[in-house]
Amino acid sequence: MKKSKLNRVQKAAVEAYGKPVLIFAGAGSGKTRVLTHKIAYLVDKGLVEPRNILALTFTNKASKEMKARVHKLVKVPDGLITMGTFHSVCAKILRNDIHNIGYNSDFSIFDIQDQISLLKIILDEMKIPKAEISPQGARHRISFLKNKLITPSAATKKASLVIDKTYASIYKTYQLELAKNNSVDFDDLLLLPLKIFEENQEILSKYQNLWKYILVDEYQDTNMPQFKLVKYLSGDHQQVCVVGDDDQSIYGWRGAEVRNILDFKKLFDNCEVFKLEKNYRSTGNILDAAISVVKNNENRASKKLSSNSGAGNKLGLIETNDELEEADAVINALEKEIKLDKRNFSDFAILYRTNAQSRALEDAFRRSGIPYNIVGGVRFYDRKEIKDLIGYLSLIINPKDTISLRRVVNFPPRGIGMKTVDKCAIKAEEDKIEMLEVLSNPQSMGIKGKQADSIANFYNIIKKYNELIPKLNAGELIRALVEEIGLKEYYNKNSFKDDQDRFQNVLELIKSVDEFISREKEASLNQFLEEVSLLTDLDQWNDQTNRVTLMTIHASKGLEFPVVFLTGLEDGLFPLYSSLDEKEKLEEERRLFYVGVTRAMKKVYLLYANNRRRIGSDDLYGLVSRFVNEVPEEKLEKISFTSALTRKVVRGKRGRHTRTIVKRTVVIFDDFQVGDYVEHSIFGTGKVQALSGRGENQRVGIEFKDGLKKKLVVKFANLKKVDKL
DNA sequence: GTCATAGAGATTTTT
DNA sequence: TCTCTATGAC
Repeated sequence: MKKSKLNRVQKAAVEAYGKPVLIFAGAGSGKTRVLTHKIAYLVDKGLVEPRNILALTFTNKASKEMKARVHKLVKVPDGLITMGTFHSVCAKILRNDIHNIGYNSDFSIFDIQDQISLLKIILDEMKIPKAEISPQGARHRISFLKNKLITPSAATKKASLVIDKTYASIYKTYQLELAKNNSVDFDDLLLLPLKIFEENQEILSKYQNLWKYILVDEYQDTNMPQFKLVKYLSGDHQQVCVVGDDDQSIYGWRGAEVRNILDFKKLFDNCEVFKLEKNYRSTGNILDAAISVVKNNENRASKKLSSNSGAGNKLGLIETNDELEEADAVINALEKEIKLDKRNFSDFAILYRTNAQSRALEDAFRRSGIPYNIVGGVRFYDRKEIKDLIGYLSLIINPKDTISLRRVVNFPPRGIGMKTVDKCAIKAEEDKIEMLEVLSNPQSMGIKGKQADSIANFYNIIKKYNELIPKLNAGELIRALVEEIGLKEYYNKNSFKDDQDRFQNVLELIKSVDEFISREKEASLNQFLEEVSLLTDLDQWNDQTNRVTLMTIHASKGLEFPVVFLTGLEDGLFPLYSSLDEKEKLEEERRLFYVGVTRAMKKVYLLYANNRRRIGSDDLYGLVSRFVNEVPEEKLEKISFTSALTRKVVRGKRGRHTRTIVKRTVVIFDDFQVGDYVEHSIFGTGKVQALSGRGENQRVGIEFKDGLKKKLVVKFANLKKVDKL
């Protein structure tokens, strides 16, 4: 292992052993390098056996990265060191030991959609009107209580207001129903292991003896259950090393407690603290700008982070009229960067506060023909067609999962409607049997004829595949199932393009099962479902392909790019409107800004729009973000931008509402001919291969000099005719 | 009782 | 733009 790569403090932090270690690691200060080197050091020096090391991260992507980097440093068989997210490691603990608390190891993991479906049923049964408590509101409250480690009975005791009592009883019922469904939600993944440890010292000792050294990345984002897990697992050996940066704590809304890192010294005796204050990522101007904003926060540990490279470029500041122009300005600046600095598409990240902002940007990228990846938004596994098929798989594995049962019992439509399902639920309640078992005997509910047949048929399918689990592999099973329930016919019934796309997604899911089987040695269907439920879009993001990346600032944490665009910098959007009047929320937004800026290595562009349309209402912002004003003026360079858009302001009847109609002026374009040579600002020169449409709508197919083929709309492509290639 | 269709409503960030 | 919900037809 090459220790020369480490600076003095990094080296000391890596070699600190024998007591709890806290590493404050500023943005870009080599946090991951220290963690991976520390693991390698422990193994190399023989201080800890690889199988006794546990390294926890927050995202699968971070853990994947850690695995790759550790394996570069030391030769250790794959999987010997436990490296994973809190949630996935906890899921593994539960698969082994959940039988101790009344579940069985085939439990389902409920995502937010499933939670809300369950809560809808509960609220219905408790006769609580939606206007009073919404399923979303109840979910939110329950998750909040769980993050604070408040049990249903504690919540009941604490409640003094009527509404709190209602929430407490919903919470109680919800938790009972989860158990009946042999299911856990995301919060339970962390809470149930704690429960097991508290009730069973032997099991706790088993894990304490297994994991003799524990490392935690992004410690500033741990919540109370996660802190407690670390505390329990490090038990008497106290061999624990946490790394984090309080300035990058951006998950307070999910229950993260910055206190965990700020108070680490108090909570772990005899702890040694290191501060990594040399930034190896960003230029001086970028780092200074980021720090001058975040230092306005009152609640932060003092530090003095400095850049290891020169001052570099100033931050570009671009004012635009609206979100369409903002998107154009991004493309414009990006094209210039590519031309002048010979950058690749993958050198750029376009960041924004909310997923909804991606639309305008995406349109602009599509028009310009620049390849891009959007990370986040609607997850692949959250799509209806995917959830439906996964619902079948969950039910087949865990027949107690009534949420999945309700989801798929009439999909594709087979004549089993809401009323019948309700009847089943009541019958199951009365006879104290599982809902699926009720379906085996429809006559017992007074259902006969065609309906009874179709219920029996559904029951037989689930039963059949449940018995097939040990006989077929996951890929064979899902294929047979798709065939059996006639998904292809269902989606092909209509010739709507939507339905065709949906079936394509189903095929995509089957492909990912195949891929999973070839990747994992012991690939059970159950494990596939577990992986799927813990996967996020970020984990699918592939930084190998040469594309511009579009994502939220939250999703960008831990990544770095040569050039970063921060868009939508308007007061009310970033910082978000709802955080303006609460100091703590505003400080979190400020940290988010800090995270966004420090993703950049060489160049940052800050963009804001004077008008921005929000869906549904025509809310207009207009004031530049206060965070931009907190950047010293000498670090900023104003870049003017003129777009190809024209506007017409339309006044409403009473002159109160104004709407702006935006049209794109047609930039000069020629009618092209097949065989013409053209030049594109990014792709270079090429030859026109095909044409379609006329005038304004003309599209051209071009083969560029490097063999790249592209279809472009002439109007937007900004093509120039040239004489030769 | 079930199914298809049109119109309403919704968006902060995510393991 | 997409998904949920209310409504009426079968």
